[in-house]
Amino acid sequence: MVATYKDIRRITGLSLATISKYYNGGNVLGPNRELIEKAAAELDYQVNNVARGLRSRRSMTVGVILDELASTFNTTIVSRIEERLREAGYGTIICDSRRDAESQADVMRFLVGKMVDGIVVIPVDDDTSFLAAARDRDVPVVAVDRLMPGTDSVVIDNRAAIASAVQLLVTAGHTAIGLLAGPDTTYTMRERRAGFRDAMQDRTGLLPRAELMTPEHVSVEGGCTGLRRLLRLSAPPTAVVCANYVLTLGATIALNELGQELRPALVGFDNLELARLIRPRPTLVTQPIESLATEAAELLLQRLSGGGPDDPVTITLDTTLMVGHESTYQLRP
Amino acid sequence: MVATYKDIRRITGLSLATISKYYNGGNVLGPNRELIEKAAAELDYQVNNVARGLRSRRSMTVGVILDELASTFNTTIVSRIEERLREAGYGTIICDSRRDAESQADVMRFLVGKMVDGIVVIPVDDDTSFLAAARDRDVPVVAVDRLMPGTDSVVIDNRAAIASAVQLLVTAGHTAIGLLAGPDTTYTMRERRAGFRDAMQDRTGLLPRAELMTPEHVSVEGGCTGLRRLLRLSAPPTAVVCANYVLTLGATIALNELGQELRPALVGFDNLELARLIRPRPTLVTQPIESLATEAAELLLQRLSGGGPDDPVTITLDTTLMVGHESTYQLRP
DNA sequence: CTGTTAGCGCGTTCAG
DNA sequence: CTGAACGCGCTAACAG
Repeated sequence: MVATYKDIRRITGLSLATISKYYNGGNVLGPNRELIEKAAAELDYQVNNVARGLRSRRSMTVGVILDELASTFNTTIVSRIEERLREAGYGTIICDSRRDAESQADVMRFLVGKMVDGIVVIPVDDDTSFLAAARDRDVPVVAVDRLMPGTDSVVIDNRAAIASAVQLLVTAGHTAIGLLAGPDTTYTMRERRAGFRDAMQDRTGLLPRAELMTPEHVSVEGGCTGLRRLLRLSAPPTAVVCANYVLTLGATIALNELGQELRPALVGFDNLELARLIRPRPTLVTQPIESLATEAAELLLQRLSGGGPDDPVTITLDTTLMVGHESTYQLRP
Repeated sequence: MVATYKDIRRITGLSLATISKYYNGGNVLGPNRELIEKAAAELDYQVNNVARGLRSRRSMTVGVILDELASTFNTTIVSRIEERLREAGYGTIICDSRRDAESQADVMRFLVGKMVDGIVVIPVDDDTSFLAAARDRDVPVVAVDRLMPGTDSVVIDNRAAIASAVQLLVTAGHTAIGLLAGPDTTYTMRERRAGFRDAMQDRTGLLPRAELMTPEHVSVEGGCTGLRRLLRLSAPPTAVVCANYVLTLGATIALNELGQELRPALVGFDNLELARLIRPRPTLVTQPIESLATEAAELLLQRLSGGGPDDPVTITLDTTLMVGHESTYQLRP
């Protein structure tokens, strides 16, 4: 059996209230402190966080909901958030929504039911209805990598990110550029596609043909098939921009399997490890992943302490274009 | 404010016990059921799992402790475990120990404090002391990819796995083969190194020189530096076996950065995505990741229902050698 | 089948 | 500074 206040009362003769005060930073007389400490050591006592949470309505834990676990981008963010929150005394519960809206809602209810004090989420799509469970109980939510209306969000400047890729390619002589991006169901993808259109219009004076920016499933497979599709067009692009990490991975795999003929220039997204693995070195739009995480953690901590502005905050961070080997983005003669 | 049994009692006039029974699958009269359902919908009632867990001593959640979040191997395992446990009605809490024994112990206490009903762990090393927190409260633990004495474990046949790699290389004509593996502090690495020694002895009649199997830090960086070190030896190996996924990744990156001269044959571990990304196609020892996860989940579910053998169980699964392109393992003339 | 009573382990009044 | 009493939201015995 596991020890409780009662056991340490039995040993020390003190009342439950005094013991509780000891464990909650209240003033307790020196001798009594020692008594409690000795008894606790003897019993190997551990406060019961469940009971404590039930009573105090603070569990000192936060939840993190990811749309996908198997993504370096996501796991890096979680790691950093968890680190920062732990410093502040919070435990972290990680949950995977598997890019499924229903299980995202399940997980949200699960976390709220566990009385987490706050939630960080990388949402599946733009549908905000799953946030209701949190809002009902006044659990603060911070969204990362998606703009959720009415919710604190930390995002990157998606339009500028894509524009920087387009600029590089146009400067290198490309005019027919394809975009591998997901459907417009998420803010992020919508912004990236819009950014692509705008940048192409700005730089080339023309809007890209629709067939050059067809939506793909956001997955490695989607990146593969998308790239293949682009290359099979009657007027294939000479360069392709990938709007996301997994799409980049898929496109790179496809290139790899296709061989060198008609190989288009490629600008990808994220993942520096990939950059080291591939030769020649690819060009990548890199997000400030650590900062995304840190800003999200700080924002949540602010909310947890009841601070921050009254209105929802949106923090926008800038990306960097890591230019790779010339041969990967130059127009072939 | 959030609704409780009391609120629905106020509306329905029923007693708390009846309401409780309704929510716990007991027999409740038809009309009363409807009354409760209507009130619950009106109040948007959600059962409070914290209170429920405090009372019933079952939280219907299990914890998963990973030694590292940013590993495809690990995330695949978690995903599958979570899927299976969800089917059985359990929620899953994922925690990252960051390959740090202390934070592994912290996380274990955190989970036990959350009253999880069971735990799956990919431990940091062979030190089992962190399991005490779980054992104290009779929380069943299943270890994956490590053999924990006194604990249910699901592992692969590490010796056979490495032996299959050695056999391929020796058959291809190699005699000087290096091993990139972590220190002997974990069962897994110890077994793989021992398997390497034994297989080399069997196949070549000689024990490999110590400098060919120096321990490396288990990380991408470790794989990089390890491979470089091997190639700088006065008598460098003509082939290298990588005993783990991240080491494989690191070694591949190093090869990539070193260029083609003196390039050794390489046999890696895991990760099929890597295989698709690299050209020519590499040779890999692949673990039955899905099965590892499924077996672990089933074992835990058995324990959660009080079943299973009295003694700790060890389940051992076999690996497969996925042979890549000839040029990657043949001895160069 | 339903209601009453008694807690789970802890935090918080309020007297003293 | 300490102790008694009460309640967080729910489940588990019993009666009825």
